[in-house]
Amino acid sequence: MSPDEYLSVLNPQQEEAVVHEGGSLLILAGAGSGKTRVITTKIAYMISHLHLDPYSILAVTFTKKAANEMKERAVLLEPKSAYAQIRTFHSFGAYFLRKYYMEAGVDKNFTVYDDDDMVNLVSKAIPTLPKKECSFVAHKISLAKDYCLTPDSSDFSQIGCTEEFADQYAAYEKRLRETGNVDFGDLILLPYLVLKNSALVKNEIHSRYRVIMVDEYQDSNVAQFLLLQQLSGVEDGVETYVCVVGDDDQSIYKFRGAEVKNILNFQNCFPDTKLVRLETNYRSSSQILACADSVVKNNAGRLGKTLVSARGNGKKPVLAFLENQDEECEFCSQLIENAHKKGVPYSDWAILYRTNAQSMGFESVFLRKKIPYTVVGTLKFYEREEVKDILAWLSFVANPKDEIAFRRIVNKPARGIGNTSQEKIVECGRGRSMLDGCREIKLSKKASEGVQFFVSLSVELDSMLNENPDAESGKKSKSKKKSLSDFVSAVSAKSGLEDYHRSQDEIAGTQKISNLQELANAASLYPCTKAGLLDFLDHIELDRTLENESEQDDSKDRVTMITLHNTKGLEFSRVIITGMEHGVFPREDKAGDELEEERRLFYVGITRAKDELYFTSCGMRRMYGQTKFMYPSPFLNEIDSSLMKVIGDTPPSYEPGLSAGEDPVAKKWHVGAQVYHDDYGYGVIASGKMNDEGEYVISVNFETGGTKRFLPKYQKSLVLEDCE
DNA sequence: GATCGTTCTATTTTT
DNA sequence: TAGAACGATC
Repeated sequence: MSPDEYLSVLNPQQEEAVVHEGGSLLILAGAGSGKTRVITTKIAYMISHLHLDPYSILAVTFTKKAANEMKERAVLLEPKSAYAQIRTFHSFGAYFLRKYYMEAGVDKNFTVYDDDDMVNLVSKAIPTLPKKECSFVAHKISLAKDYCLTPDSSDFSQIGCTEEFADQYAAYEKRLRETGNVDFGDLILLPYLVLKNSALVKNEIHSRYRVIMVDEYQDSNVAQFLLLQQLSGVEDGVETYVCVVGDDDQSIYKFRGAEVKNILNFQNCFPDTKLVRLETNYRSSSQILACADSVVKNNAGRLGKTLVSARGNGKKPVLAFLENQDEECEFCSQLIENAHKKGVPYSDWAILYRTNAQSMGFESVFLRKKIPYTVVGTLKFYEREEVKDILAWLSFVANPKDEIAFRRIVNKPARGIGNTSQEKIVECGRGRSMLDGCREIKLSKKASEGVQFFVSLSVELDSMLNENPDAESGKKSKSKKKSLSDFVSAVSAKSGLEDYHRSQDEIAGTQKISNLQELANAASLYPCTKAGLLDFLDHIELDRTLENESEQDDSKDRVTMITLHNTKGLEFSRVIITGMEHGVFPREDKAGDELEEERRLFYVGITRAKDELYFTSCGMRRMYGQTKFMYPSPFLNEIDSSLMKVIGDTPPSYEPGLSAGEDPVAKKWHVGAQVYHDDYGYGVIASGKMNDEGEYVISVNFETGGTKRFLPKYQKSLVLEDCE
């Protein structure tokens, strides 16, 4: 497309955003308003019309997928866009840290610890801490990093932590620095600190990046905001052009540290900000948008915008009240089957739910009815045991200071190196190299034999990467040139992990071996060198979504089953939002800010639909082995009934605020009453009160000695005894 | 270090 | 209910 062509397809607001120059720019882009088009066109425009050096443009997104799409589309418009930095926030951080590893105090060959690794490291850094609390602390540490809090920060109250957390955090951090590695939070936090502390680096960055763009800005966290501030030099009076794009109504990652305030306050932090609203929606019909609007307008503290559909009236959304889950699955499968008979492809459909567990019911029905489907986001390839084992080897070869990787592989398969031996080695080699620890420490005969094998294997594998094929004299046949996949295969074979997992496959009928082959395949694009290995690891660590390819492409026409969170950025012709029940969506414990976030999640779900939208709500649902009566989601009440076609009997609404005195349930199950329970026997009601949801909760002291709490409203196994 | 039984606990998760 | 995770035992 020629520059004038790609400008001519824009609407006035889009064009205004694209050609804007000068101060900063905040683009409030409603769902389906052509946001990506605007960003990519803007990149192309700056290069071709404003003659900006593509090298000086940095555009960051949150997902690899979004980054790839952005890059591809920008290159189509302007080939020179290929030289711009278009990447995820975290991959930019990794790139930055590889360049300034000295300043950041990390190893040149660092790898990235994931959440599991963090938990392991916490448990090693604080040996007295019980396992359960390790994951709690690890989670808090990553949250702390999202909020840009370091161990010496004075106040952890904003992440709900007390004094003792600072020590735990400090212990973890010390241990992490000894490995030379980083965690995800560091990919943002460390670049921020480097920029803050080094005028030299700062100058280098400021003179390079003249334009910085951030996509999905509503989901940026505090650390990312501060990093953006440093990168742009806005505080130092550097005139970097900053353009952020986002939609405050679609902020759904508060629980991970995302801060809506970033977008709400942008205009205060970046001077001379121009605000452009993109309010023309090219995705959904107006009846769908009417639902979306009537929901989201119940939220306070929005910048506010009204979407106008460019696609006409369309079909009225349908709300179906169903008796139970089975009916819900049946209803969905029939909708899809009937449409399929009329020629609607399966891939037009998406089934949305709040929690992953809800996919199960749909899966079994779809399996039985032979409706092809794909579940998005479950069992990630890189989280599988066998894959993690090999990755641990790869990370360890890259960086032998990595104690977590070391512990994972040193005794798998068993080589007689038990916990005590491992402890000794790590203690000895910490901060240097686990291999030094292996060589220097004295162990039992069995253990030292195992260690010897491990060390020589590490050395051998390491040397595979150091071979320089070009330096070899004589023949330079290209077919002989090794790729990293040879290295990965060698790791599986020589470590004994291949045999180990093959026997597991035979026992459990799993796919571990083919997963390992898949992993080796994925490495084939990289050279068999240290640099190639690091590249590969970065690619993997920073893109955990990559699925087993073979699973994906045997059939393209499939129904999508997906959590509401995972739908961000996607669109489907026909969308069914399931489980619209109080306690399921929104979840039970949500109130205030969190309830607003749930509402935004609902808004995101609705605005995924292009042509048809359905809601399903069940009167009963099996949860935790019990069948519970359900009330319709309060969100449904926010949509005027004239905006939907209702199927089935409307059940009574949920009524919060009944106090215990007025509640007939509470009168019946009064304190002091005798009860009998199928499993626990006779007991007396010791106390009764309303919980936050306005449900009456009793606690019962049983003759057998135990105390249990119940919701009598739902209780089937508990009966009142006559007191006579 | 493998296996079996008991106990506990149930979100969302771009990187 | 189901699955993971832990602890006791061989």
